[in-house]
Amino acid sequence: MVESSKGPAIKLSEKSFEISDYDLASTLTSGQAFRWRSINDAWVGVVAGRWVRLSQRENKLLAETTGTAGDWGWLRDYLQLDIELSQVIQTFPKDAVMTTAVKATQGLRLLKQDHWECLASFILSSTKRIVQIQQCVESLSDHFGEPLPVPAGFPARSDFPTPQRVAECSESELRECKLGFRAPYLLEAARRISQGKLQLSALEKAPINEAREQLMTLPGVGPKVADCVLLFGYGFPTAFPVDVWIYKAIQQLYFPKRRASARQLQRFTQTYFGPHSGYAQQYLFHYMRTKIGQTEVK
DNA sequence: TACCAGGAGAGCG
DNA sequence: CGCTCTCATGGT
Repeated sequence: MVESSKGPAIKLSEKSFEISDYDLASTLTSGQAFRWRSINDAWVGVVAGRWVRLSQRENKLLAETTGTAGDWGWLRDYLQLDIELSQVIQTFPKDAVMTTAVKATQGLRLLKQDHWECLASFILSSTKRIVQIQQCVESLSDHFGEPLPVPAGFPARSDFPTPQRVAECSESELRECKLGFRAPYLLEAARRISQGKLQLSALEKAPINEAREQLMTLPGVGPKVADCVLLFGYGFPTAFPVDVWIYKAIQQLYFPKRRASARQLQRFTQTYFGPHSGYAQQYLFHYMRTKIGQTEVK
């Protein structure tokens, strides 16, 4: 881990945000974003091409970044500070499972991440643990991303590489970042996007089904990865990624007797959890992974 | 050491 | 379609 070079003093901007019903730590470690590290009771990451440090003191969020921060809209948007969480949770089904999951991690939020970084992160997420995904994302940034200004005393960080930069890589270069069999997927996805064959920004206003269909034309993007990107990158409220944890959760908690087919299960998730089912999914996932996942389930 | 991970794609009947 | 197999890597 290389420490940042001690050049001229780097200017820092800081701001305090009033927040409520926001669990920053759980949100940043809940497997939706992969660039956050815990350093001395704060969270250090990269947002919108900036080094950022966040710390929470009850209802205050202290944010620091390098350079001039502008109106901080980029951070407000990323952290989704304007979401009224209570209004979201109000729409969840009032069953025992959801009630328990919500109570277990009050303040868990969804982030709104950069489209490409989110897509790339989840392309290389398949059959990897969250720690390993973090390592891959960091490695890609270190090797091919733009080095960022970082305050003295903190580890060097780089921006996540653009599609253009990744498209210039060879497959073996990407494999050096421990991508394994996902390397050709990421490479081809980067090529198609940098060639303009798929415009990620254009999906912002598309209907969710069309956006999903478009994403799934990319190699390495199946239903699960597509919905992660739709949820964590685009903020589609009903995107509902079904991974092994969610599959086990739904199967055991909602279909304990009979085995639900994939088709049945999909129809269930698209109707039962309401207009913010993506949020409900995140609570279920986090609950399974942190609580039940330790012991009861396998 | 053996096992498995926030899956997807290809091959099979 | 629905099922099974493979893909690369490293942490527990």
